[in-house]
Amino acid sequence: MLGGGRAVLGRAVRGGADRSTGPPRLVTMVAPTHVIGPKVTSAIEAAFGEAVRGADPVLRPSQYADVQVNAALALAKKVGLPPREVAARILEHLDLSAECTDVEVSGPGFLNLTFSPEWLGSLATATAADPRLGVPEQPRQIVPIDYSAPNVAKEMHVGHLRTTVVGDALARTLAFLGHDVIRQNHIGDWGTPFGMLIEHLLDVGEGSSQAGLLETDPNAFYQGAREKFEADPEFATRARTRVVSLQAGDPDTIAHWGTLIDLSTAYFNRIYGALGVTLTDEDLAGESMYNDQLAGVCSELEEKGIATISDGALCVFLPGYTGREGKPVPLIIRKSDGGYGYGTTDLATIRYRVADLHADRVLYVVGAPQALHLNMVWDTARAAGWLPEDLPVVHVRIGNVLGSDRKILRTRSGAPMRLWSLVEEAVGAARLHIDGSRPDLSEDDRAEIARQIGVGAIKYADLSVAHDSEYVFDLDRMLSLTGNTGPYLQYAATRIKSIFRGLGSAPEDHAADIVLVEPAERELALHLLRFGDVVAAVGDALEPHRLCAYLFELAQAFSAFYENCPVLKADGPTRDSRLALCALTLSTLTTGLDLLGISSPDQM
RNA sequence: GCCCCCGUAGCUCAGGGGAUAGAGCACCGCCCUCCGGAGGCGGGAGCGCAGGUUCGAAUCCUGCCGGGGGCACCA
Repeated sequence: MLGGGRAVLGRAVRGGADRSTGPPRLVTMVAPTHVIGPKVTSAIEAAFGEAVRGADPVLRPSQYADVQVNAALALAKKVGLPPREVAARILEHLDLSAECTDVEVSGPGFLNLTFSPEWLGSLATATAADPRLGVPEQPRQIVPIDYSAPNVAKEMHVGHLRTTVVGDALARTLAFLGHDVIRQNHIGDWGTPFGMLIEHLLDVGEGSSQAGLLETDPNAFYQGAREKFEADPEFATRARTRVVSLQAGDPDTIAHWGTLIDLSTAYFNRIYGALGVTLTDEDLAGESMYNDQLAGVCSELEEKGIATISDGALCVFLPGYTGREGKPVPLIIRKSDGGYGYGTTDLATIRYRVADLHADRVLYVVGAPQALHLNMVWDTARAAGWLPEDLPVVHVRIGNVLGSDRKILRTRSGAPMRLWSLVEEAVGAARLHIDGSRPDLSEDDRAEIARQIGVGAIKYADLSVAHDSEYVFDLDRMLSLTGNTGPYLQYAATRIKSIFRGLGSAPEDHAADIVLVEPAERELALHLLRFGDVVAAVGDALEPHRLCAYLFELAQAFSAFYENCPVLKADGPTRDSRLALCALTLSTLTTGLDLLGISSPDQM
């Protein structure tokens, strides 16, 4: 394993998501709950006084109404009344005549609310006119996000794919919510293997076809170096000498090292480009960036009495970290040979993100097995005073991608699956579909659409299950046009686009008062009005799969609407209203997919 | 051995302490044959086990069983 990087090692741990309550929001008044919630709280205060100030209205989705208020059950004990009585008292102080057609006490003490179609229609009309589609703009936070983090001269594998895809979706979502996202691609660009790699590069020659492997098949290049290192003592000696020169900052060696990095980043960028990932060279913040800080990190920890020498290595022993036979587990910050490992760079990294980037919140989108290591790093940083206790640092644990045998996805020969071949396979399969179904389209169009579908399918599969779950990789399922898949959502969007294409006009030209009459229209509008809350929840909980679930339900709601409510065949205001609903659904779908990093083809 | 995570339908996965635990796929039976091929309705079947907290637990706590991961100089 190369130095640096945050390769996803070993099997994943299924983990409960690290949660953050998130910042207060600037509320856009287009979501029903944002209007109803405060009114219920006021009613509770009016009914029961100071003791319940600021009470949570406990609004929940309901199968019996549009939304249910569960506050009465929680308050019953506190105010010493039966829950139904509490609900009735709240109701006495609650005036929802402008919003609801029906409010009733139900069951053990629920308040079931039914919204008026006029109110929902006006909210939907307002949402359609809102460029943010009801997504709140939150108070700006600086949020460094550590994700992707491949290793130089190594092939990215499915583990990297998932950290990359999930991290990118979170970056997009948080940026859309108004935050100052700082992407940090912590690539593995330093460490002892670089002596071997540089010598191998010099042997094969810069510009040679062997060197070109770094851009196309990095593992082959790495293996070449590795084999020589093991078989040729003279080469191994040169490699070790080269490491020393590298660490000493020898200009010639640094220049060759730079060539290695350039070739590798060209490979990363090719992958990112193909996947539609937003990472660029600007976001590179690899291990080597912290080289000149490592000695300082160690000396400061030593001076503060946090680090001690053990078996020749400089270590930090923290309370609560014990391993085999109850022995304390160290965070090694300087090896007995004087070298530094990832513990030291990670300490420098968190210090940099707090002190220089001025982070308000730091995210690590990293494989689940690194939980222990990250916690030790953060606790050490807190002890050193580099990381304030109240500054949220979150490990977004990424679970492993499994094969159908429920083991980590590998090729038949047992090697980790190459990311590039995975993408090619998905795009190829999508191409077969599109070639069969749309022979009328040009060769170029079909190639481009296949790329969007294949990539979208893979990314959606990564995003639609909780990031900390392992999941079974199944290309057939993720490419299916039915079910909770990327292609299903893309297809839903293209169908709506085709409505407007047929009209020869743009969706945004169809602003109109949305009037809700049919049940399916009402359901669709209710769903559309939840978008802002869902996006905010994704940003707070760092769980893109919630957005996936939402978009899937939205597509289904639209499908029901489209089946039951003629659009083009309708007349006058009904037609205008329905076209406006179509336009709002389309922009919600495409915006949602974009936040996930998934493109929306015009046709497919 | 210690620590962390997970266990929900045949399969893949959702479930912010609240009413009868949901979806997709697969299976069976009806309906639609429609603005482009995204269908609609109904059916079977499930919270690993045992306690506890609570008016109320898939959700919180404890124990057990099962699976995965981590635990000193790779990152």
